Amino acid sequence: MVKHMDVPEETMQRMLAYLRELDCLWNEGKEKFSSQSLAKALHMNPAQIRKDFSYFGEFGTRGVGYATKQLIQELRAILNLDRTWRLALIGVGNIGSALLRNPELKRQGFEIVLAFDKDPRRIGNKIGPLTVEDVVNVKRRIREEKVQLAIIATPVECAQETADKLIQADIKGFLCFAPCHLSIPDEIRIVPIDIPMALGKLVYHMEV
Amino acid sequence: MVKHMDVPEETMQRMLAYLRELDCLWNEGKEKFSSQSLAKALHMNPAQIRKDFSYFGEFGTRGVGYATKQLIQELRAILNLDRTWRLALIGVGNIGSALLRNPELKRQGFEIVLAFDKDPRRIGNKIGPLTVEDVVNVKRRIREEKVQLAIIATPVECAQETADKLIQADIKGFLCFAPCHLSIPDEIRIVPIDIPMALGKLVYHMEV
DNA sequence: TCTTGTGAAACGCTTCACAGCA
DNA sequence: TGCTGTGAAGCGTTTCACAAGA
Repeated sequence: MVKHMDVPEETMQRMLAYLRELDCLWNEGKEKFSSQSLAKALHMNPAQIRKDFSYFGEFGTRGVGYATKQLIQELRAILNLDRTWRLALIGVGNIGSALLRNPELKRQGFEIVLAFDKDPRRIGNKIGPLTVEDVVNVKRRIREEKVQLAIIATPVECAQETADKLIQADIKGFLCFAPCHLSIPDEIRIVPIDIPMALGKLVYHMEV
Repeated sequence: MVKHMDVPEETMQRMLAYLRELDCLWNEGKEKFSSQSLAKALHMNPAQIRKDFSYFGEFGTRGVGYATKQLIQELRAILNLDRTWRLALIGVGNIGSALLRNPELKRQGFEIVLAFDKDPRRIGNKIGPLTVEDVVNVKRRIREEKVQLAIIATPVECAQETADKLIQADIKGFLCFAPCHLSIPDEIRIVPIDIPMALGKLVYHMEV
């Protein structure tokens, strides 16, 4: 199976959207689908879907379509979503604790196994099965628990230093909720979730 | 000033990133910058920045660069961020209440003025200055309060019906935290924030 | 000399259109 | 006949390279 090289980033993101939609179709009992039916549901061009799939292999049957269950498995494998990922969370404020309480993440294969904060009033608190630990121990604990991914949910002021600490702990990628640019080496992957920026995208298109 | 027509979506998103970075530069006391210095800070090509700006006008001085404060004002006006936007929040669970408690939003010009839920145990609760209202009154209250934008923070199961209700209430755009595709008319704008999908983007690039 | 603003070239993604199969 | 898989065309974005101006 082809992977990564020469696959546009846009294709990969759509693959995630296809998988999400296919999970729905499967739950609704739809055992097969065509590029046309999926395209209609997602408001897009069927050729786009076929082209996206074609980067990774041939999954359909000409004249018939695709088998939903089989495609779900293929997509999970392609996207590395056929296993459980262990995450560290840094910053147990509003957003951080919302993530800890969110059962959807575990259902999708993402388990937060470590939670850190720098505020002494939060250290030691239990949230679900986890105890909030002191952020000074990040490096040691992440290595002990063999965690590869992290979520930065600290205030902007601490985001860069947190990222630096995580990189020292050999974290290979993180999700960042702090609305600021972080300087990190090229080989580290960062996916930002910037809520004010998302609201900015929304209002740009509003007539005033 | 040119606006919207012929401006690539990518350009608009980068404009938001420029503004975010310029706010930082201004706070650090940097009164001017060049496309080169900004490009270096953001890890990008300076020609890209100049081209992006050029869609909206000429903001710099040849041989000199740009004035930080002036550019911040220009960008705010271009992006419709030179005013306060009033929002309704639907779903006061983990994520919803984290948003209500997040002071960053108001600082950036986004004020949540209405909060709704369908769970009787949450209706009537006070969070900060707001009281959680019954979602059955969404339409009336949104019109009374003249709110144009909404945040959907409900579970996936209620997301589509919530969107339908909001559209009936003449909401023109929304941010959606529910990780699912929503069917909405073309003229309504939706910006999704899908946390499991963001984690998916992250792990695709991990070697296993 | 330095940096902006911008046509034009280069590049990459999307869409088309049709051959290949069931 | 119906739908997939795909080379090639079409199209939009990025980057280059340089004229213009401080």
